[in-house]
Amino acid sequence: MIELDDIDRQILRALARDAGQSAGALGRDLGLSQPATWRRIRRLTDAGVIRGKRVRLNAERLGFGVTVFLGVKLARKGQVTLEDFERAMSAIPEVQTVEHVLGVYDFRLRVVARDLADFERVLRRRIMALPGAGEVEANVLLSEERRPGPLG
Amino acid sequence: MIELDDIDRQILRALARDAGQSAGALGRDLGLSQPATWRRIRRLTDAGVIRGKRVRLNAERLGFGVTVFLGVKLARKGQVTLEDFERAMSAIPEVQTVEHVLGVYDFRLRVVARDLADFERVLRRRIMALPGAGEVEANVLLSEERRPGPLG
DNA sequence: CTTGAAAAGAACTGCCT
DNA sequence: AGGCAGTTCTTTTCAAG
Repeated sequence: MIELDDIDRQILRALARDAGQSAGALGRDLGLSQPATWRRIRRLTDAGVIRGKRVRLNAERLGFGVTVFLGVKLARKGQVTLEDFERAMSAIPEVQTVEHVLGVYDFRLRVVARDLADFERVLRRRIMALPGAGEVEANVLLSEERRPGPLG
Repeated sequence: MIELDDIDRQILRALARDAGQSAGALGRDLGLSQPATWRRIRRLTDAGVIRGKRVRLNAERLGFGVTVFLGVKLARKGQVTLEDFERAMSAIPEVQTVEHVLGVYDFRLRVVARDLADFERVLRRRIMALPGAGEVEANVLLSEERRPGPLG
């Protein structure tokens, strides 16, 4: 754990929205000099609060217009290990996220497909075909909003 | 839609893993010069395939050790509009993601909290207290794996 | 914390194959 | 398309107040 002041929180919020901006530009917005801002970013990175930068890809522009969230239950638990099942799901290209969860389901998947027909193919041929796959629940994404979340 | 060749796909895959690396370093790995790599990245950005860079924050290091996925159904549909409900959920600091979905639930939320006791507070005081909130399903995150997804 | 500066590197531009 | 060479900007590290 690390102590964050208000400026640190503003920096994290700004970088969570756009990590492309320079330390100088960010500092100007916060009334801080370039070196001071840069030192804070480095401190946050060294402390592990900032894990790294990633580009956000636009699935629609890549031809994947359908995103579906799947809740998956393992059938016949014990016959297939969680690890094997997780690995098998991660190997499906259309699967963007594999979340191992505790609750109503065993796994939550974020799956993208070109369209609903394509999704049906992925669901039937790839996911339901996995040894151990049990009950499945689907929710089709209509819109999404991401927020930085609480910062200390 | 845009035509991607194999090199574009490799670039996207690399940047999805780490957007911090320079065009020069990336090009060296792919056997491309710095300007050629940079021009491709710019082309992908202009085409909207690359939407921007974001830092990945480590919620645990910020003191939020619990992540829960919630499926939420709207009760008494029509009395409260989807827009109002969505706005109200987005205003809760602990809510990282609001997904409007079609299926078993109306919304899917990603919620972080300091611990399970803190999560109970958020769930009862903030989310269930929303006018219009109906049935709720919860799944606690154990582990998560993200992959780039299909690239054309 | 600040300003100022210097060196290294990355981003960007124009020209040529 | 790609490469080369050059310019501009940012990053990164100093020193000094």
